[in-house]
Amino acid sequence: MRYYITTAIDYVNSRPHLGTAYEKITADVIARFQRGLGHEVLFLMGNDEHSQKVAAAGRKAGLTPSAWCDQMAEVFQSAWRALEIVPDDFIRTSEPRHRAAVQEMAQRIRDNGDFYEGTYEGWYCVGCEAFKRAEDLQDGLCIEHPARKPEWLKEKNWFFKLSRWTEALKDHYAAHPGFVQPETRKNELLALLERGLEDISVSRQGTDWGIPFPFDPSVVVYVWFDALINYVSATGFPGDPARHAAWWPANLHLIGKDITRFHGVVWPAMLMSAGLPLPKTVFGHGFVNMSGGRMSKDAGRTTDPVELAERFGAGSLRWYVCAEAVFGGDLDWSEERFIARTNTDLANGLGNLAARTTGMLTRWREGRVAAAPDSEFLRRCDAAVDAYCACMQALDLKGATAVAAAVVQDANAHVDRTQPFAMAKDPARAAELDAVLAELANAVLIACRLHAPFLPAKMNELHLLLTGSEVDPASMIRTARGARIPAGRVLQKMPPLFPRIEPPAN
RNA sequence: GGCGGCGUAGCUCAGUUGGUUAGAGCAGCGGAUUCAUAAGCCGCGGGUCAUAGGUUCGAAUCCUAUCGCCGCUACCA
Repeated sequence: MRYYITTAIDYVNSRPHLGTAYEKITADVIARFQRGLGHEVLFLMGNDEHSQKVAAAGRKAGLTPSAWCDQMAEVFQSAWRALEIVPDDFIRTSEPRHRAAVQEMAQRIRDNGDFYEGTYEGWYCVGCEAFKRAEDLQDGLCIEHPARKPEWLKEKNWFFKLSRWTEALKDHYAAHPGFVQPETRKNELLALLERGLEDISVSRQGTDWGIPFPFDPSVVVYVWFDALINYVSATGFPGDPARHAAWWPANLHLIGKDITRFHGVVWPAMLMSAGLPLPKTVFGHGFVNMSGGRMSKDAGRTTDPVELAERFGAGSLRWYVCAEAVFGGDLDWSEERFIARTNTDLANGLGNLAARTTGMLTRWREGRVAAAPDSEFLRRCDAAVDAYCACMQALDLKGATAVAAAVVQDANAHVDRTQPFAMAKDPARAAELDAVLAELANAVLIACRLHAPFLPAKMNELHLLLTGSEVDPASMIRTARGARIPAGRVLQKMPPLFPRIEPPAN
């Protein structure tokens, strides 16, 4: 089975902040989970490079657009590496493979009669890269970019007959209830479809930083028609039909809730017009808020995820953003909450469990792990794997972290229930002690597997200490149920996996 | 303005198609314990379920109105 997951591609006009990273982290978690089931996964990320804003940022830095983009591609990719985000492919819209796909799509849509020529005139905001309606301007200025005066443009434009696809889209939504998630985002788009769709302009003239239309090289493809197509470009469309057929349609487009319209309406209409099947699911995640507002450069509210990863570890940051809020809703960034979450779940929970378990083993058993008993307790741990998978399949990341944490909690409670330290004092209870310690060590192993998509490097380290081998990314989840440490393996007492973070005193 | 959603314990939120004494996590308080990163475990929540009405044998859960907050209302990743 194959699983193709994509994230939105990013404009390269500034460094990525935590809000940008949030989407990539969650996508990486989902991709690792799917790989862990044994599925063949294509996890795609990328940069959106064709934009006047990008070209302007390059000019400002004294670089050509393409040199600027090269530089920024490294900035982005090193940030993703620091966060343990590892896509299988990273596409840049200035690549030839993307140009080929865009031109092929454009030609197909043209051949299907869905493009027509017209003129568009109106106020154009370079900041937004969009025409603005007069009623949306305030004192003649764009609300979001008051520093830049909108320009009155009148230009020849190609239009896409989006309106023609209204009914087909409604039908698709009706036949595929999970097409757009979460529900609230779907309802917004259904309301839009109910009102009826208008045709949209899809070309811009007066710039050569972009992809020209194959049937009209005097204009370039407008941002959405350019950017969205990256999802099929990366599958090898149109040059490698076999590879394209293997990966398309995507299983999941993970995007921000603000761009569901383009992914839930414009994109599927484009695909239908070009004769390609539609993605299975479009999921609009929430924003990362901070001091009460959306994290954004414009508002001066940003947090550097790379810096956080350096201070606290990428794993803890990944765990926080997945565990702290329901996926699909907004997330609050709060250092206080982050520290509490990390200490509770990771330091005092999983880390301490690993330390106390290996501590008892080394103290009374020279580290030797006995054969795992067939016990009620371990059956509960195994059953948690199923509950966890159900959450992950439903994109309930918070639910999945809760299940993983519950295994740890159950194991910690098990120590108190069974009192191994009392057994250790009574030589007659040696077999009992062996069994309990084996139960605990194996609970740590199962918990390790369930935490692995969220904390790849840390769990790899733990897995190595526990079993002597690294996590197998291609089976870590599939074999989590029933995963056991070989009898007789000798463990060392583990150092703290997650040092407790001391909250700033005040 | 129109459409949609929300307002539940100090904080963040769960609450299935209306039905026993309204739940969880965090914080706080208390207890027993010691293997462990002074971590872990157990116990403790008298909250007008925004407000006012209504439907019903019975509503946080349905209907109406009011107040407050949020999202969408088209061509920005």
